[in-house]
Amino acid sequence: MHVFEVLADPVRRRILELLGPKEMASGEVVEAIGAEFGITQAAVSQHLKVLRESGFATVRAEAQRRLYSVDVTGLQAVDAWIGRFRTFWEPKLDALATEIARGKRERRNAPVIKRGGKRA
Amino acid sequence: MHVFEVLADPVRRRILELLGPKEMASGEVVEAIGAEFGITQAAVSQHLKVLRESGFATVRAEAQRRLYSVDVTGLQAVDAWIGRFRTFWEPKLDALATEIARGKRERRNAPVIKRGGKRA
DNA sequence: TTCTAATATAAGTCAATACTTATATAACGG
DNA sequence: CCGTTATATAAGTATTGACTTATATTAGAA
Repeated sequence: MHVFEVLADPVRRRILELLGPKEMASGEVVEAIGAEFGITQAAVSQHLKVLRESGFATVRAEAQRRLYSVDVTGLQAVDAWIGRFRTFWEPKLDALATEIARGKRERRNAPVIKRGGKRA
Repeated sequence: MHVFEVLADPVRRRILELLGPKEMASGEVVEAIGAEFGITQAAVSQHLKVLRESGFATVRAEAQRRLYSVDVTGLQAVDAWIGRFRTFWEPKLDALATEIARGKRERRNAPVIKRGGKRA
């Protein structure tokens, strides 16, 4: 399944958002998604399978538990495709470095603002 | 329709790739896509409608012709969603500026390589 | 007005996807 | 081995998205 097809599903996108911050057990995903979308354990498990098989998630076993985490492969593929259009709204790399340098210069030269006045 | 749902279709992705470099007339898109995917004018037009209505393409009339170009709104929404995961594989902004500066320094200090030797 | 060119929309069809229920598989403890 | 926990997979169903053919709409010229 193609990466954008994977992400077309709101449940799968949500799963990735949940996995982003930290690894989760299948059962935990089932609980969270079940609560949010009202779908069964089997449905969630099928979504996890799609994510696994398409390079969006990795799984490791811990006894009966299956722990899932984000795999960046699929996400990078999406990023790469979007990358061709990014110049439409992003500055060039050199311009970016200049902007960063300017930011540093301005912070270094900024006048010290004294705190004062009456309390509101 | 959600942005990822829009991009789930390979025809619509291809249309955007074609529109990226420059504006095209509906008929031109129909020809190119028809040749590549073997689908009808009506099908292509329906895809263009989806792109228009979801913030991925804009259209202007020129007599009977309809000229299409990329609208970055939808693309930026995709980029924003992926953005939350980008730290997984991208260096921080400061590190990026350092890298750029290092690149410049190394190019400035690089030894001059003389051309020489026999022709092959 | 009619005709032509260009393209959008309407209506119908069918295959695939996301869901469900049922059950198989993986793992552990007594 | 049996029973329990945890989760993956199988099989069936209904909805919807992408397709088609047909036709409506937009625009211009004679």
